[in-house]
Amino acid sequence: MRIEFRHLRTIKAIHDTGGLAHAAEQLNMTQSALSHQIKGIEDQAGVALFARRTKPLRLSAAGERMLAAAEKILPQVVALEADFAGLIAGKSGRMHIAIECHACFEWLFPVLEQFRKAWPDVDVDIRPGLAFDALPALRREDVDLVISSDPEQVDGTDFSPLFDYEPVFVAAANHPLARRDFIEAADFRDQTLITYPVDRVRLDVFSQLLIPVKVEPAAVRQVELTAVILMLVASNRGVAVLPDWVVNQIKYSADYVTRPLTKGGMTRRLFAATRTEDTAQPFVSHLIRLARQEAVRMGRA
Amino acid sequence: MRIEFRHLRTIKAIHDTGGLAHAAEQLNMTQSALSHQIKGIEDQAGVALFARRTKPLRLSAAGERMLAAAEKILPQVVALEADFAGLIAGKSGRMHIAIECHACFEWLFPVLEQFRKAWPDVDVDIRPGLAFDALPALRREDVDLVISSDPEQVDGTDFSPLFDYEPVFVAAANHPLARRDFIEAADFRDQTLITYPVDRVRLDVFSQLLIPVKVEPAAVRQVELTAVILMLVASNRGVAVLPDWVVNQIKYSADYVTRPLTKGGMTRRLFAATRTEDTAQPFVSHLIRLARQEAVRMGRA
DNA sequence: ACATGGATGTGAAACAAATTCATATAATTC
DNA sequence: GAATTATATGAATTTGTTTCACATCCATGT
Repeated sequence: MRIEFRHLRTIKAIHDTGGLAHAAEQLNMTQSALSHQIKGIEDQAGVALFARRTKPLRLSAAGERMLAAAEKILPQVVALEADFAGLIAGKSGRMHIAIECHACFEWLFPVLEQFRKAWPDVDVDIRPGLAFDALPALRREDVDLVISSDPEQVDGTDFSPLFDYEPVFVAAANHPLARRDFIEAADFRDQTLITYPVDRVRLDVFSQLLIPVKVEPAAVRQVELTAVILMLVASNRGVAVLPDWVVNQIKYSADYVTRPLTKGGMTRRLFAATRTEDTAQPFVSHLIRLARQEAVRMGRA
Repeated sequence: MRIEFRHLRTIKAIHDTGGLAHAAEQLNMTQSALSHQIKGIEDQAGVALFARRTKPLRLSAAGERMLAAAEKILPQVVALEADFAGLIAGKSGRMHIAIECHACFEWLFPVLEQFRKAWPDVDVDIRPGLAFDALPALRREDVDLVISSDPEQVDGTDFSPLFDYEPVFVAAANHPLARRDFIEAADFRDQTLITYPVDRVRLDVFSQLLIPVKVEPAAVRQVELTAVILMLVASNRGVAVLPDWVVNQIKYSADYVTRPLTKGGMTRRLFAATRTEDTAQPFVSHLIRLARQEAVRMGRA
């Protein structure tokens, strides 16, 4: 007979009520059951849990230690059960997010800050390194929400539109292309393009502009941080294509200008992909709402 | 079906081994048993512990929380079981001490300091407030050792001699009685006697000297601290009777002198009372040995 | 000492629950 | 899509807990 929660509860009840009979009542059992139970643990552990010399059963040294353990452990089980109850009630849960769009860190952080305040019992996290197969990860329940701009008709996956954005060309103010009204794919042919260090198909410039017409920039340089990309652009070490809201947000310098891509400009839409079963969860829809609000705050519809 | 340790172990094993079948092997059970077990908790808790979409079973949000709980709780049970093992092996235990002799604090503290270093897993404590029925408390396992100078023939209780001491009369150097070679009971009749605040029968002066011949001091003043008693005596506010080693130990002032009680002096012996079943325990006998050593250090046999 | 009442212990039976066996079903891999 | 690997399920079995009925023990009052 191994130690079980039942035994911890028994020890605690006997100690609290000061006797087998009372403890039995509290636990809705017969006194006999408790007696058997105690005997069981004592036999198994090989130690006396109680001083039998006196009539109202009293804890022995070993019993005291077991009681101490009980008082530590039992609340943790209660907490776990409360956790489950919260999960069912939709008050707690998990919100692990994968972002395909690298720049999205910029607006996601403030959104998550708000979200955590509203849903303290939800376990929030951003899972990097899944950029290329984020949707399968969503299906596998590796993550619970994917930020993506490429909605796919996948069964059981919902794509909720968040906001539209415009990938814009960014160059130094004194760059030759800065004089153009708009930029075309061919213009990249003799430029150094600075991008995030992710797969090309995940970058709007390539997937939407350059790959379709098979244009290759003179050079591609990969840089992690948005602020660094803008600094490099401002000092004329290359050009970049970034979502308009990134450039609007981060005004480190006035030394660069933005231009539309193609004559009419390019428009892309960002989506939150979730499992259909989860989309209705209150905290999931709340996060999506917060993201849309953040878009408004950034000056985007 | 309530949550049991078994379930925590199962969750952990499935997570660790990455599948029911492997987990089953590790737990010496069939895969079927685990499947039933999981179903049981999921039904009971009302949450899915695993994402069933994939084949090697993967934890869901609820499962992750349960795993976290398991990793917190299981080690505590292991610790409890180790504790029991220690109790059996005699490496751990409890050593709650009652002292009938009030002054014994003085030498007991350093002994306990040493003891704790030698037996870090033994729960050491001094239980005050039991001075008058310490031996029953020992029987009841309220305490595990009693320091006493009145051995009684009690069944199941061992009295191990620690050391002999001499209760000596203490008075200010300029006190009239300081000129005597020894002090008798009658000498107390017109003195203010300063004692510890305990029952008279626990004080050697009364039990051994004054009560037998029915002598009552002019006044009795009760003082808690030995140092304060000696200060009061030195400033001639009364006389006291203290164990010789107390006076030898605490040399706050040379303004008082000690004299034997009765012509030949009085000799008393201090004992450690323990339950017979415990006396052989290694840490019990060690504590007794340490106490005897301390007596030697104090200049007593 | 002896009866009395309160409290715990114990064996056998009843009951409840977990595990196994055999087999079905589902996902994954080649 | 066949083979393989992984999980699910129902019925039977085994294991473990609880109850019932009664024994025992201890403290107390007489």
